[in-house]
Amino acid sequence: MSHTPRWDVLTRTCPSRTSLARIANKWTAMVVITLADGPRRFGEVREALDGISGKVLTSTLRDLERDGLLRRTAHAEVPPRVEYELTPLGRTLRGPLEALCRWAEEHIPEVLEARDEFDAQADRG
Amino acid sequence: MSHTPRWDVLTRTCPSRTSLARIANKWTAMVVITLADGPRRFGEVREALDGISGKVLTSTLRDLERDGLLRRTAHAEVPPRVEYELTPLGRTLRGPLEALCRWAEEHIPEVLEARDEFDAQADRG
DNA sequence: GTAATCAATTACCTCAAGGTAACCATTGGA
DNA sequence: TCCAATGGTTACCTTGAGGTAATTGATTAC
Repeated sequence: MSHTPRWDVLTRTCPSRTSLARIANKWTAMVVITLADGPRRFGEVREALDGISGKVLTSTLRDLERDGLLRRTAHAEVPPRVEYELTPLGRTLRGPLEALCRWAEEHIPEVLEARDEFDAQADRG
Repeated sequence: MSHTPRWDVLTRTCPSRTSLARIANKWTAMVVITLADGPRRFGEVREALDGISGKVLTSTLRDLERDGLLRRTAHAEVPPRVEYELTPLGRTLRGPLEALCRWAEEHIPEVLEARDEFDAQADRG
């Protein structure tokens, strides 16, 4: 039996659209591939995501935690040690998001070339 | 032979990171799944992407065209007829982006539940 | 005593994303 | 004569994303 989709990202008010906005996001993708191999500390993630500010990383991680994609573990130590790891739900995102990152890396030559060509056309116009 | 990656989305200045930001994007995902089945007119896309404004759709489509992911064909008719279709390069994105959209639709129950639980915890704190 | 450590949090600022609404050009038809 | 239709563009405004820098708190090493 085929399923009548209860959820449709193309519908403005569908919750899945908000969810899509969260996962179709560069920071989300970068966090997920960084945590793909296992738990990482806050500082390790910040270092991996070269250039992200502490504030943005904090809110990105909290959003992902809220949606059940990762688990935050704060150890009662001084100085504090906080670890983040993907939940089973978050792990199901590894495939699609790693594919996106790989796509970005592998197709850069075509993209750059298309961009040059487009800009050249625009200059002539 | 294994390849030394020339491009790395995790590096701040790498062009692939800009490219990732473009494809890991809700509008991009929605445009790609809308054009997955063949060319569509501007108005058809706007209708499919329930709620998008003309201005945002125009700039989204132009960005994708610039990166070589879709082709824009303006027919010399009145009133104007403009068609958009994925290029071969753009078609290689269908897999990953359709996967993301499907993920958003299929995992909404878990996400919503996780969100409720998180917010309940926050209220107690 | 005090500097360093780590993971935040907060206030403040800037800049880009995105929405609304008006406008354009062209032609067929009422 | 004037409106409808199409795919924009533009000006203007609001909202949100994201950056910087200062601060917190307990402990250890100096």
